Amino acid sequence: MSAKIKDVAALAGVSIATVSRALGNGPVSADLRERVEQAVAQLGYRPNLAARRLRSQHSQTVGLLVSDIRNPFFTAVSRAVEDAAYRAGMRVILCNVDEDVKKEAMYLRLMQEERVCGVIFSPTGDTASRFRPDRFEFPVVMIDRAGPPGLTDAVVLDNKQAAQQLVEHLIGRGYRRIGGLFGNSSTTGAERAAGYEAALVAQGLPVAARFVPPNVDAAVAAVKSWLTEPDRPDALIASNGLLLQGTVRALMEAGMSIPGDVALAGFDNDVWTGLVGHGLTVIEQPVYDIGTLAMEMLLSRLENPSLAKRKMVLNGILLARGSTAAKQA
Amino acid sequence: MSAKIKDVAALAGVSIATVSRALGNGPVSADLRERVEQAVAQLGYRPNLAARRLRSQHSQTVGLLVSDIRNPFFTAVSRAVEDAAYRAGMRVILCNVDEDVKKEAMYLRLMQEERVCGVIFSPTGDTASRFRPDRFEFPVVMIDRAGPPGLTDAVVLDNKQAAQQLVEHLIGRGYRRIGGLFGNSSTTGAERAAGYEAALVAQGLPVAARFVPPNVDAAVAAVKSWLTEPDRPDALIASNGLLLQGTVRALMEAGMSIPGDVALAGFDNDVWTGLVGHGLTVIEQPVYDIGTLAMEMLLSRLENPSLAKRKMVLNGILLARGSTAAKQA
DNA sequence: ACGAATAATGTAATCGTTTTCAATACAAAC
DNA sequence: GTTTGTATTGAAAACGATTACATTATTCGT
Repeated sequence: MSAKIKDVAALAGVSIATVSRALGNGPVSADLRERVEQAVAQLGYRPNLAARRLRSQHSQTVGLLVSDIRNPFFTAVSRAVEDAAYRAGMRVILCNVDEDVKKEAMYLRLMQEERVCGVIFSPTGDTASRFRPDRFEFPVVMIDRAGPPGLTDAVVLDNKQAAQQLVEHLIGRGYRRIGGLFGNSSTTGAERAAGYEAALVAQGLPVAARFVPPNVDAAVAAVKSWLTEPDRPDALIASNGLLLQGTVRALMEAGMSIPGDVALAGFDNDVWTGLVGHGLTVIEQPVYDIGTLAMEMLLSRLENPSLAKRKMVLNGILLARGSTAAKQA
Repeated sequence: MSAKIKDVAALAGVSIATVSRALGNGPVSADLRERVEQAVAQLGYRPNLAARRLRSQHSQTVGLLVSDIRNPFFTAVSRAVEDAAYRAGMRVILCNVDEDVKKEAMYLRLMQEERVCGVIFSPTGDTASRFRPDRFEFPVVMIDRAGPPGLTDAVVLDNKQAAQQLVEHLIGRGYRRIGGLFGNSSTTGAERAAGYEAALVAQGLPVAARFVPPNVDAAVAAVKSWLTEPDRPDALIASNGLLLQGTVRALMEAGMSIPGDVALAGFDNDVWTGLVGHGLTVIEQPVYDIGTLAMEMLLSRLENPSLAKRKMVLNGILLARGSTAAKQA
């Protein structure tokens, strides 16, 4: 068994209270502190976090629930959250919800049992709007996806504006039959679809939005069948990095050239998007900022629980690359 | 404050021991169990894990320390570990070491403080061989990278064989000046370099291995400068997915065609590797199996601590794609 | 030189569970 | 009818730390 504080106290010849103070930041004479540290080193003592948390009623831990750990967007955000948490002396429990409502509920319950001091959370499906913050002891900051304003704090992209920008870019490059592929299980997908539609309607162009589960395989299947239909699009946009991957794969397997046969644009500046063909045009999200800001928002909420709920909206930037080169008549 | 077991007991009109038993699997009459469940539901009671762990001396938790969360190899492994842990009624604490020895030490210390029952771990640098399992209370299973046999349990790829296979494939396709780019901070990089070298030496071909930090930017810089040197390679291999990304980027930015100017092959069948050019030739690792087996190995070790240490070696499979098409004379 | 203030230390209560142990009730066996 | 055994249940002792409070030693002002 590992050494306990009692053993350290005995070896150092002091009381356990003194050991506790020496390890924390209580007032201890240099002399005793020295002896305690010696004893700690000699025994390889490590405090038991369960005991510490139970007594101090403070977990120093935040939960981070991401929708899909395979999506580079979320790994980038999680690094930022982790860095920020670490700076603030907190730990992060990273949970992969896997776009599964049951896992989501399970992990939220776990967060309660862990008595985390807060949760950063990208809600699945309509949990975004149905979420009941009052049923949890801890404050929640939503990222990427958010419910109605005032529900919880949130850090999100201006999805509508970004999608609109993307479509306008395609229109400007001469494309007219622009299809949109969106995730069917997040507010993000819906908002991006709205921006897509608005841009097309403004120009009197036809709208063709399709909604699929947000993973690579679903996108491949959807795009493949789409391409066999009459009047196929001359351009496509995909509403996140995974759908974009699937779209590229489907186009390649169908022997289509980009942008010759179909132009392509999407979301998330994942590294590979610069490597495909002449590069894919994407909206780059400020991923690291999103994570950092979410953590800051959570910390300020912990300091001041009575503040009004805040929703921070960030803007993506358009990276125009070869996949949306001007259409050849 | 959230409800405690005492509150549940009071509401149900039973002792706290009975509540504890009703929630666990102790012997409780159907009558009382019903009343307890009602009270739990009514109060929204959730047990305090810190208290439970302190008393039961069992954390039901395993730690997973990955070298770099941005590497899809590790996210795939972590999903497998999580699934397996969940099936076994355990939680996973996922820690991103970020190829940083200090973070690695910090997280190992944290694992001790959390009193995890075991750790799955891809060690950084020469921690693989320097690691002292006896300094930790918990068993360790190393993945991807491993120290000398007998040190700890491990699940790894047959790296030497895989790299050898890759080089032989290139030789078979007509390439002769084959450069190798390897991670400089893992046993994996060294083993793959050894296989690379063995294959070349066997054919009397020149060896040109370079070692860089295992991230995209380092690979970009290394390859760019490499290409400006005289007698540049006609083929390259990259020892993991991130280095492969960087290599592709450097080649593209230098205006080189693949495989026309330089053929390319690497490790890890990340989704994007199928999308670049005519596809990149890679060694596919059984990522999900690696995670699952690591967890199984850990569980069996927990059941039977005295077993001899086991090292499980898996084989990758070569996916030949366009990036290594036969060399044009 | 004395009393008050201040600083360092120790004693013991406490956090919310699980679990040991004793107590009770009731049926079966003699 | 007493004894023995078998379930349930409750009372109370842990688990390993932090921290409120009491105590002692030290310093300082007068």
